[in-house]
Amino acid sequence: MQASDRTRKRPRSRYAVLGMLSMGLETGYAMKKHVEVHLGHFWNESYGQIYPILRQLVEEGLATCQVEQQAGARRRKCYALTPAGGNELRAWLVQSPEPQPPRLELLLKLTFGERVPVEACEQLIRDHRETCNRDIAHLASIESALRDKPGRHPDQPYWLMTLRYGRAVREAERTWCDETLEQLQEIRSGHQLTSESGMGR
Amino acid sequence: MQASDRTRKRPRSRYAVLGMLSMGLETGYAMKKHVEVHLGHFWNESYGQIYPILRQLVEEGLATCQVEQQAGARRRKCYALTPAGGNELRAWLVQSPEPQPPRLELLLKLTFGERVPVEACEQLIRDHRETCNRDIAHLASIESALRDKPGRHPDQPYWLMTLRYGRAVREAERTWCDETLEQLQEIRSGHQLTSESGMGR
DNA sequence: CTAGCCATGTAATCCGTTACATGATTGG
DNA sequence: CCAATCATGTAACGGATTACATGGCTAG
Repeated sequence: MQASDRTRKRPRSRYAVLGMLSMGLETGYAMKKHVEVHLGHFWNESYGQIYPILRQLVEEGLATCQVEQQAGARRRKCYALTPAGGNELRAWLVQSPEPQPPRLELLLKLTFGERVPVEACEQLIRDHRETCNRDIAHLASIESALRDKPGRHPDQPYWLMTLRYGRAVREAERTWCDETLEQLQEIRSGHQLTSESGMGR
Repeated sequence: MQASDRTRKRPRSRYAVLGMLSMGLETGYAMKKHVEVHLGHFWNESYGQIYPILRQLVEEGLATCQVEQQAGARRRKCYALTPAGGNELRAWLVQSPEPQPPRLELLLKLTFGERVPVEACEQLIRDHRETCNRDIAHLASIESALRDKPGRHPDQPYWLMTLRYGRAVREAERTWCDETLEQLQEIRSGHQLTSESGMGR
């Protein structure tokens, strides 16, 4: 009962922000950019989350904020992690995420695929295959940019792991698409044999 | 501008319900059960969604509802799809889902992995590996149960495709886990060499 | 008789996105 | 001067989960 405070589920965005503070990002704006550019393949954040969280973290003593307002500089709030904030982050990092219920719209559509022409299903799969290909190319470009960078960041090996994850999953999906397209073609042949054979309408 | 009605984004739960109506499921309760048992590997639904949606669909003429209330039977509402409902479903089925921004907590943690002992990261990965194994076994059991069933359902080939998807992705993840564990071990060796070599504290 | 399943429903709450409002600074 | 970028923030909305309330039927 009294563990409710430690056990209470906090929004994951909170820890994304703490993590970015821990890598020295100072402004909400910079964090949003960082998510878009570097974490985009497995995470997203909106200003509507970031700014309120930043304010909260300061209230809770997990971060500090000093306003930069000297002449000839943009108005900006400079945040930094406190030791307590670091502890909070690490405590979260070591907990295995509980598996979250997935919602894969593509598979939901495919489950009901019998209700539409086979060709429609084939289109769904081809589109998904294209998405996979684009993602794989995108991940590859991020990866090579990261490897070419001269002074290597201490986080680099971990970043590479996340990139490998994306590639592995996307490639598996692409293979699945190919197999599935073959199966759909078989179904199509089956339809031509059993129902009308060549009749329009 | 005037396409707003057809284009307007509707909650996906709505179509999950329409789909289940199309396969003859009659009550909200049965739908919840079906999601849990048969779609659990890629979808989830809660009563808090299902019942309000069912009411709405009737209001919109996409479903009908007749209350079964003869003596000696449980009180239940029997829903069925109308032709308009079938059209709505099919119109949705043929549209490729736009890629939804993922939020993979495991990868978020791994990105910040440098902030905790390597052993903690290894534990994260091992746990995930276990999850993959459990899922693969679970999918296999569903699949064999489905294949063994005598009278084959017209939707069966599509169900098998969704199962293959789950297996393909989970197996790819498992392979990634193995590779990642190796890399983490290398990192661990590196630490031992550069920093204190065997010193406690 | 009672535990467990069938069955329906709602209110509170949460997480998160979207859209908007505002404005300073810098580079071309 | 103007467009792009840096920068902060909030209000409204939406989708979804959680927790709760209720009750009848059935099998052991």
